[in-house]
Amino acid sequence: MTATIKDIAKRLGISVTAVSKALNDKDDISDQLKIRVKKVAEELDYSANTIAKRLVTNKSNTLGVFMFSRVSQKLDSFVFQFIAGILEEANKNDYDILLFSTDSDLLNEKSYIKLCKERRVEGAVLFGVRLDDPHIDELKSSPLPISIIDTDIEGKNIYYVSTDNRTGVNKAMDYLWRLGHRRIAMINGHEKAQVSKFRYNAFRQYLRERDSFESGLVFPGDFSQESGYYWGREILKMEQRPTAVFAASDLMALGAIQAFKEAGLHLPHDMSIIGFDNLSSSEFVEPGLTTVSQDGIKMGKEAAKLLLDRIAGRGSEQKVVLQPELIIRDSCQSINQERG
Amino acid sequence: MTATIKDIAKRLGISVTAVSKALNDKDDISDQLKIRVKKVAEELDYSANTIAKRLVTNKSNTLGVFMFSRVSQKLDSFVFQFIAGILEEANKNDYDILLFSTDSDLLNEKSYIKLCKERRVEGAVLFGVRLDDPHIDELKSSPLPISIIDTDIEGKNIYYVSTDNRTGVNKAMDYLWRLGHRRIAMINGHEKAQVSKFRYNAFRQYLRERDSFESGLVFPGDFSQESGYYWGREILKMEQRPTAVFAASDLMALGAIQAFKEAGLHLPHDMSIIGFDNLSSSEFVEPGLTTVSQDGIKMGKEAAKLLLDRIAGRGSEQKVVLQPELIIRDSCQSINQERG
DNA sequence: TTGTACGCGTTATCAA
DNA sequence: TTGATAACGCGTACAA
Repeated sequence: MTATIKDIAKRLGISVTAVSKALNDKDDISDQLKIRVKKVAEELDYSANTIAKRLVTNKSNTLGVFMFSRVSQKLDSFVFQFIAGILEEANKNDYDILLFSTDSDLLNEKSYIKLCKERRVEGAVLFGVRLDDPHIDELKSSPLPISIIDTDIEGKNIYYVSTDNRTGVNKAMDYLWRLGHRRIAMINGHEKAQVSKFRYNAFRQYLRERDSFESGLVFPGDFSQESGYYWGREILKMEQRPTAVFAASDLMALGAIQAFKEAGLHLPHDMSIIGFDNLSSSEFVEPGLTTVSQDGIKMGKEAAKLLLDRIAGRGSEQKVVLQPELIIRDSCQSINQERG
Repeated sequence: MTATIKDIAKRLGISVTAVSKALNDKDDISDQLKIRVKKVAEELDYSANTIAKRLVTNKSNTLGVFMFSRVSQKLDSFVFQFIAGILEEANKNDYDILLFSTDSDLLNEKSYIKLCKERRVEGAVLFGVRLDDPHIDELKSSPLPISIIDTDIEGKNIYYVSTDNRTGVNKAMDYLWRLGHRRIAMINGHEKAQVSKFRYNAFRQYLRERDSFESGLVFPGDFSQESGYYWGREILKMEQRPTAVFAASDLMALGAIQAFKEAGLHLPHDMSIIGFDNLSSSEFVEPGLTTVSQDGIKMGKEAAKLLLDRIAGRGSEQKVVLQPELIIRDSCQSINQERG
């Protein structure tokens, strides 16, 4: 259909080798020939066949990215920031991004690795990996470099990018603690997410060190708005309510706020609440949600960078942990303060 | 590195042809051989080389998707719903998705078309195309089937998916009109977006038919929260304020709400406001934002479907226009109503 | 500086 | 039912 280097060669009466070299600006070919070749290429509307190129060079220049549908349900979720970051970094380095979702039937039969291998992808980025994922063992021994966001798995070729969850939790807790809160509840993410464990451990340790940990104040959410709403209502039923709630995701914080408002609570006077993620919705909810902010785009970039460095043989870290920031808005109040 | 059909052939002492046929379950090969071949393939950890396959079959099984960085700035924007929809539809049909961003330097030299051609992509989905995009003429005459979301460009191989903007605007306006609003302002998106024109035209026509159009009440925003905020403040300065504001995006509505609240207005009593998109933030802002909802995932799916049908030679529509829905929350009030 | 010859891994054609 | 051979479009030793 479209012109090949053969066509160009024929047209000029030269060899395909010369054409190939000219097109790739090799230095063992005359500038004159280069010009002539490029001119004809233009005339013929020649377009290099990446597929052939990749076959012969045995290099796909491609990174795979897996997007889990269950995590994309709530669409203003973080995943898209990851993708934007990965994409930017990859394209900048002349790499293609092959995007896969895992709700298609594909992944039921084929593992990520298999999908990647068949396409000769040079590296892959995963996120939303659950601790009970059946492919984890396969990942650990992957010959392919893989960046996993937010799940720290040991493996020779496994790279890890995350936010420092402990620091994030500590910042949130310090803030609440200084405001005078002692009975602080936690609505955690689901237990199949490693970050849930990290955040819970940090939460518990923080309060234990201050003799204030109560296991009865920890509730098993699942990151979703609905679970935040549910546990918000449950908290309202308690005889001895906590004075503050730390939610392991903004979505849950938002759900809890909804429950509290419905019940007629005045926020933040009647309840302080703090989230995790800094979704854009946190800015609009009333009161503005104080939250631990993660830089999703940066995380995506780092995940790609780790892979790209490794592929290029540049030495690089195996783990990158970014520092979170506490975004203070209006959802928390000093415990003895009058209603504003 | 990894095993090829040659290795399998050698191991079994048969031809590569037989191996290829066996692996692809062709019916001119014995079941016995198939079993033996597959067993060895497993042993050798064989993985088909998609690249070679694509070269010889001259079929890439790939769709390109272009994500414009300028639109991804606000990350809970719509684009991601598009992507999720496209991805699901494509993967379901055994197609790969190649994702490109346009903030890399890539697109400065190379057009979408060129990028697509080189990779032998079979079709592409674009969104965020501006009316002044320098590549539009190239698009019109594209030999490659292209689905464009929200920008209707004529071309033999151009497909179009959008939401019925006129109906959306009419639904919003009907709602405001029935609430008694007559002086209705519009904060529009930027003029390089075709939907801005469509929404403006519908808005103007609606009011003209009722002898209520005032060009002085139309403000040129750019879809962003900031521009909504800016025009919200400007509206406050007016001697004769409108009683309602129709914003061409939720982000702008959210920005305007922010401005109104800062000025001490009580919403919706002092000002009714209605948006467009139904971002998740609209649910959390107070008062809940009444808005025209678009189904981004469906739009993405349709865009992919159009391409896939065309590629497969199945006859299909060239344009798909989805119906929007009015999501009524609490940001609008009857004009003479007491404060609730 | 240019060209010849081969190979990348696979499918397809045709003959055995 | 199986196999030999060519071909897809390109890059690269190596020779000229």
